[in-house]
Amino acid sequence: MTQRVSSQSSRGRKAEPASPTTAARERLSRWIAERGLKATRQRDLIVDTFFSASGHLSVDELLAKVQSRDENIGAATVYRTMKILSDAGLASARHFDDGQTRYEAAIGRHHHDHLICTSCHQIIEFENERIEELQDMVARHHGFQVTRHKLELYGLCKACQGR
Amino acid sequence: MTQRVSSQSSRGRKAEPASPTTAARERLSRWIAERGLKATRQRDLIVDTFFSASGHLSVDELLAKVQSRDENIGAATVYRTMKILSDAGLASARHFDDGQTRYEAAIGRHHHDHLICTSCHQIIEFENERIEELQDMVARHHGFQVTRHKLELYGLCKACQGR
DNA sequence: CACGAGATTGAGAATCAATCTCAGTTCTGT
DNA sequence: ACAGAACTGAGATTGATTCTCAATCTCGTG
Repeated sequence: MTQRVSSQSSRGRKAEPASPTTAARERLSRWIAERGLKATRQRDLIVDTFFSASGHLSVDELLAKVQSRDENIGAATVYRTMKILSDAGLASARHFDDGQTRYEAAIGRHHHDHLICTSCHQIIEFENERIEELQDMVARHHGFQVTRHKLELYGLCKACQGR
Repeated sequence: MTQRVSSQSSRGRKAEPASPTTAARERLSRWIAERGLKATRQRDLIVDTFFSASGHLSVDELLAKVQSRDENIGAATVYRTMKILSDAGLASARHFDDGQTRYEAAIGRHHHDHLICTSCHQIIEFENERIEELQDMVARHHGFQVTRHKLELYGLCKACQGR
């Protein structure tokens, strides 16, 4: 797949409130129905919690939030559910250098990269069309057919530089 | 087991053309001496094995090579030694998406990024000054002070595209 | 060259994140 | 309501890496 970002990502949408959470849930139930999976209470709770949170959540963090709503939900279920969300394209897994998988919502979002503060762990997202183009160029030059890439800049954010 | 490495080695050595291995070993012994660490037979063997190999070695792969020379060397020692090499700036750790830390020699090497074939696992290195500049620009724009970055392009190499 | 304080080592235990197993539970279409 | 398949939680398991600790080694000093 190429990355010819030529237009904005949002398609013509009707006048619906369509909160991201709602949209995601609809897409998820379709995805689930399509492959004979089943809708469950815990799945709904996890998905709901995930989409109403923001940022890049680790499974641990998400599990904590989820358990504050239903203490009986196990870690395995959160792992399983996030894997489904990821497969369905509704969340994307990120592996930063802290050894944990983090997920971020991916509904109608454009590709982007990250700036990560090694001190306060803040994560800033950015997009740079020019860099993407150069990457494609490099890949082509080596006869590579790139399917995905990862660009992470680690350092100190403005606030943490003063120390 | 005891080590009776009485004689042998480092006596009448010929005028070697400062192989990277040699250079690395010199730098390492300085680093080690500087902080009160000690030189050991296993460390030497591991370092030697690492630098005479090429590419991006996982600890497992390195351990195998090392043990084929001395079956008594344990994994922990390889992990510890590679950490030292890394701290000394003689090797750099890379975390690709296969869950293992891989090390590559870093003696007098310029920064570079990677193209990784998800099929045959070949790893190609590349440098692109323009991309680096753009990254700096992005970081500056966000007030970030970048200390290191990671750019990895995953996909199929030319050879793997056919199949 | 012998000493000895302190660094190192190997093996197995301990961590950590993530996955798997399995018996009991819950969905869903009919 | 029913059956069969999917799901769940808890605990076991895996895989990578680190830690612990007793035995061993290094290296500067006398």
